Amino acid sequence: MKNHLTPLEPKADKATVRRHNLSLVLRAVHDVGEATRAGIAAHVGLTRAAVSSLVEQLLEHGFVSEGGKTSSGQAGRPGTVLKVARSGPAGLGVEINIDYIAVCVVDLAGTDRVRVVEHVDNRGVAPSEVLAHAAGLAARAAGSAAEQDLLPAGVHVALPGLVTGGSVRQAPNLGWQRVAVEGLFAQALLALRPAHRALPVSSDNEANAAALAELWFGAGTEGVRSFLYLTGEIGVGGALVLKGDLLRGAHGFAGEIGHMVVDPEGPLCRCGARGCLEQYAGQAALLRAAGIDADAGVPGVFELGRRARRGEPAALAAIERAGRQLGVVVSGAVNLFDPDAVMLGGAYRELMDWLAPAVERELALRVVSGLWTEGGKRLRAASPLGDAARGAAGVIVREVLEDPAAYAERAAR
Amino acid sequence: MKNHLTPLEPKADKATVRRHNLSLVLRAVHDVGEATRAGIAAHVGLTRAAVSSLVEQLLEHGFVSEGGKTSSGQAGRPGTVLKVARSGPAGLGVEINIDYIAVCVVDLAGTDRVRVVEHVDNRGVAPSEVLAHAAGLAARAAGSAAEQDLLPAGVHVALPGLVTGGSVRQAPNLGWQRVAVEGLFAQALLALRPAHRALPVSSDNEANAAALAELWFGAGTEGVRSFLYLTGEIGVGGALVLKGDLLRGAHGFAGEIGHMVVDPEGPLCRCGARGCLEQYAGQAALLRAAGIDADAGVPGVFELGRRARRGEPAALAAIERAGRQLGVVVSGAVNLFDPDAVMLGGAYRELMDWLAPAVERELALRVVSGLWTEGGKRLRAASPLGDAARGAAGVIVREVLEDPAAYAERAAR
DNA sequence: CAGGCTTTGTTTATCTGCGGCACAAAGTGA
DNA sequence: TCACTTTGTGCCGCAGATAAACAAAGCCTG
Repeated sequence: MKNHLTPLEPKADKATVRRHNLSLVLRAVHDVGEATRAGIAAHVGLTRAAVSSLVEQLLEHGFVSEGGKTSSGQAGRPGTVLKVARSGPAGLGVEINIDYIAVCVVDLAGTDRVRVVEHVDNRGVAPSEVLAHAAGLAARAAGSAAEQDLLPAGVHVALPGLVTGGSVRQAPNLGWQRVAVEGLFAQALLALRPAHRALPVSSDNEANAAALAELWFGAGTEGVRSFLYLTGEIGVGGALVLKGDLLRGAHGFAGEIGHMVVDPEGPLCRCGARGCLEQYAGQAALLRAAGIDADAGVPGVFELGRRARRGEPAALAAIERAGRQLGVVVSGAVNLFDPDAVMLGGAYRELMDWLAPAVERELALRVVSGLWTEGGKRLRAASPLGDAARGAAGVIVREVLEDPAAYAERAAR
Repeated sequence: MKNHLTPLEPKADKATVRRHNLSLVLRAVHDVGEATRAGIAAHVGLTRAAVSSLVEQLLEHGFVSEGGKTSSGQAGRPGTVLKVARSGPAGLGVEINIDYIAVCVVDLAGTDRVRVVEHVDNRGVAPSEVLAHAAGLAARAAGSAAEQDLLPAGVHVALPGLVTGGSVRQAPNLGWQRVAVEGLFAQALLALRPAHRALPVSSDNEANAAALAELWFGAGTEGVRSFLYLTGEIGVGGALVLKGDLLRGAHGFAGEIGHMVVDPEGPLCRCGARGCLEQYAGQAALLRAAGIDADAGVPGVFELGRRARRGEPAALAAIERAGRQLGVVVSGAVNLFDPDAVMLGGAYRELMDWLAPAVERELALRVVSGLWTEGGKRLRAASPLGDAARGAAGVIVREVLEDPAAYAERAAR
């Protein structure tokens, strides 16, 4: 008798093979954009016959659609063009943030098809009320999607806080504590759409969703599959993507970079500890250091950017110092995780030009063995195309792409 | 045309299914220790018939062996006992460290069967010489293994440094830089055993190997599948294990916790930066702070332990301060990585009793949302059963367990 | 102690998904 | 027009899992 604990993955059989290859072919079509059966066969290593059979099934369930013939210009019979269907299954993403709620529907191909944003101050509002509001927007978005023949396969909700097991453990910026997000949201959504079938609801941290958006939809960062993502909002959020997979940690709380320590004897943080990064590179601290009214919120960052652009010394000094301290912590994270790149999102994007040099300097100094300087420029601004709502929708899309058979079975019932 | 870059995993077919289930059954036998065909069938979800066929193949290639009948005492026909073979394929692990070289042969069941340790000061010695020495010990161990009918399936070499792509990029404590470890070692080993077939050689960081040893062989930490592993040697090494998998990072350098920052203005580290953890909680710093001759090396830690046990204030204060600073960095890593536990290995094990309270205090204070205090005691001393050499051998064993078919094919040629 | 019950492990037939091959379809080029 | 090339689709065979039946080898009970 030894350790009974190593969890064994499930057995494999014909059905497993079919599921796997079905997803493989679908993702091949997805990645290539336009493909033929023969091309896919060559790409994934299956026989043309096998691909034919798989594609037939994918067509049947509406995951892909046939276009015209491929007028290649080269010799041989032209193939029939295959594309990911622009109607059918879709992802519904919801981002609940401090001062807005964003909803977004993404189709299987990854294009943004519906977007609803509403600016509301959610601070201090009862969680159930906020969730009901978000569900309302989601229902509206689902309606618009239906007009385009898009059917959400699920909803993914992103929130600024510690999320695990379907509920928010705490979200200081919203003032939430122990809120059963998935349950409440599902309930509210069902009440709004009694005729429809219940959508599976999942949830995650907002920074995680934004990082995934960067991974899937980010422009200019295509080759990067491992990165540390930072988002400078009220707090400092973080997420880790490693080889194309989000690192969630043992309980789902990974990436909380905002409370890593800059100076153990530093200013008191609202988390109770001293010298957290948030107290140096968070928005409030940054604005305060630059002499801007911190209550201004998001616009304050634009004001800071404006002053920096004008070359005001106080602004530049404040950003430089925050950058240095950000760099200290980020280099620690880089040493620990060895990513390909670091992406600065959120408010940091606005200040990138003045922030980056200071961060770079610390990275070059502190990342062991000069690894940082060798790999070329790896500190980047996050793409504006990636927002948390879109990333959240992407999570649903990804689930469908990774097991289309499961979705088809669910839809059949 | 979109991103051609999402790497697609290989296709699945009959062979894949067979390989997968073969490994599944083998690992089931491994985990349970003693099993019957029917028991395994129930455990992994396959039919008894399928398991029979798979077991037949495993018997044929010598991965498992049949024992007697299971005299259960309950009704029904007794089953034939299956065990992982105690002869046949094995793992050969080599640990090259600053002042010793350890070699270890582990059988498929995970038991230590051969062990060779030699104390030598490797500092300043030419890499090729050290590797030849290690290869000599490995050859000797392989000889002893052969007498017990154990045949190494490969060699895994663990070194204290940054290891990637088969070579050491830098190992400051050894004074190595850009050494093609795998090539040199394989060459030396082949020269020593001309009659044998070449063993596949792989390599990794020493802390990684030690962490894996903790995962696979550690006593008292069976349930823990995600942890941060620290080893206090000359430097401070680290490794991350997430859900039973080692987290290697994009280039294989993850876990370098020794150069995370305690105080950006702190003492200069040999890495060129200021205030690295190593300068506070490394052995040299720890001994210096306690007023012990730092050149004493490993024995110095025992001396420090002795003084702490006697209650000498200087020793206790030095350990306490190091613990506090270790705690600051570790809590940052915990925030970032969200593990189940933190394991202290190496020299820290010796000082655990006095180190732990200080580390715990910082963790309780700094890990966001009091997550640390909720989960019960999660700061643990690493098990003495897990050393890097054994972990390295385990890597080879693991490879065989995870694809026995591949090993059988290789062995057949 | 004989017969029933239970559990194990093997045997046989069946099913299904992929590989291989041949072949019709649909283009280009001389 | 004919040779050549490439695509997509039948058709057959193979292999591996399932399902069901069966022999084997122990308990339990009257």
